[in-house]
Amino acid sequence: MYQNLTTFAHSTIADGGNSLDSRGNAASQLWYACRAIDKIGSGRVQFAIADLAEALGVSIATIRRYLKHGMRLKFFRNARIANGIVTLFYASTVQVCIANGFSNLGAVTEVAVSELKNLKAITTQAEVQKLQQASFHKARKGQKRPLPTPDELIPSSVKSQPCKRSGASGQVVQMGKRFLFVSPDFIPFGGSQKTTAQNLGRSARTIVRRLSNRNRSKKGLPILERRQLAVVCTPSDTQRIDALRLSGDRTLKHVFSAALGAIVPKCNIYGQYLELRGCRWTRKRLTAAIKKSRNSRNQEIASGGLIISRTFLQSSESLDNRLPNGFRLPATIC
DNA sequence: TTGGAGCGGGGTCTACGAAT
DNA sequence: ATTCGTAGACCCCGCTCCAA
Repeated sequence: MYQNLTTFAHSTIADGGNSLDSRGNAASQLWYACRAIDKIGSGRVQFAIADLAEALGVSIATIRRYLKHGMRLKFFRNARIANGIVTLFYASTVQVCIANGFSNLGAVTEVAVSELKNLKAITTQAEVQKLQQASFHKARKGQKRPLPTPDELIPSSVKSQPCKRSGASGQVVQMGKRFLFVSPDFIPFGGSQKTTAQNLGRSARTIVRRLSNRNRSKKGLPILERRQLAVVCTPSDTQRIDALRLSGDRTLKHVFSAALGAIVPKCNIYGQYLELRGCRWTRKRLTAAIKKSRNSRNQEIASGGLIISRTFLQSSESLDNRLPNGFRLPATIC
């Protein structure tokens, strides 16, 4: 019933990083499902709990748990269940980010309700693509000649013959099983798994697992075409590197290839499969909300709230005994 | 609602690939 | 040894499901 409905998923919210525990990660699936069902974006959805459980491929009890955790993490403002029908008021993207301490949306891509069970794998892929795209644009900036695009370098249909666009900066020298050897004038770009891990608050190993084609196959996700960029050094650079190596210098980042000379390994280049969304308006609203939140916190500190809370923290006395009647500490300090 | 079994995700460690 | 992505092994923790 709901399987084909789609919504925009954000890598930071879908994953949660250090801000959300795994329960929050699971609850975000229900939140995204609600956003998909509520096509007009009213903030209120009504659905049969059994139908949504079927769409997400989980039990009814699990949906109830998602609701409970979602309420705790402020994904939802209000929920009513009567005769198996749920009426749910869900929070906006900006509210969810503010409540859970997300300062940005990360990569945004469209996801169907039936794919929400693979939310983390999909948004991780989107995050890598976003980094690669950003790196590509940075590398292209200021170049007189165009750079070969990721799709031209990693064509999914013709694996052994990457495009060598005439007039492009740098060219593909050789396509290996793992490496994509490129000429010295090629401007390397790409998103590393390490940076992806940092952005999502996960370990690099976790990101590797999520991008692993073996794991993706198990989940029924399409295979990711990829190659690791390897920039071939010029003959003079190769000679210099060889000389340094002979002198015992071990600081150089290079490997050697008999046929191609010295090689500097770079990031992976991935085929572009997901369509990334800008969501400029939401990003703008989030930035404004964060700014507003910071200003109000500064005002609270300036008005003495912080001094009182410090006094309280340094003392074993009850707060009730130390504060005037009816006085409440600001929520941001509590 | 609770307890138990099964499963999967995540972290850490380690080895491998590519070539010499 | 060199780089960095990949992947297996192991362990721990928590989620999910089912039965009571």
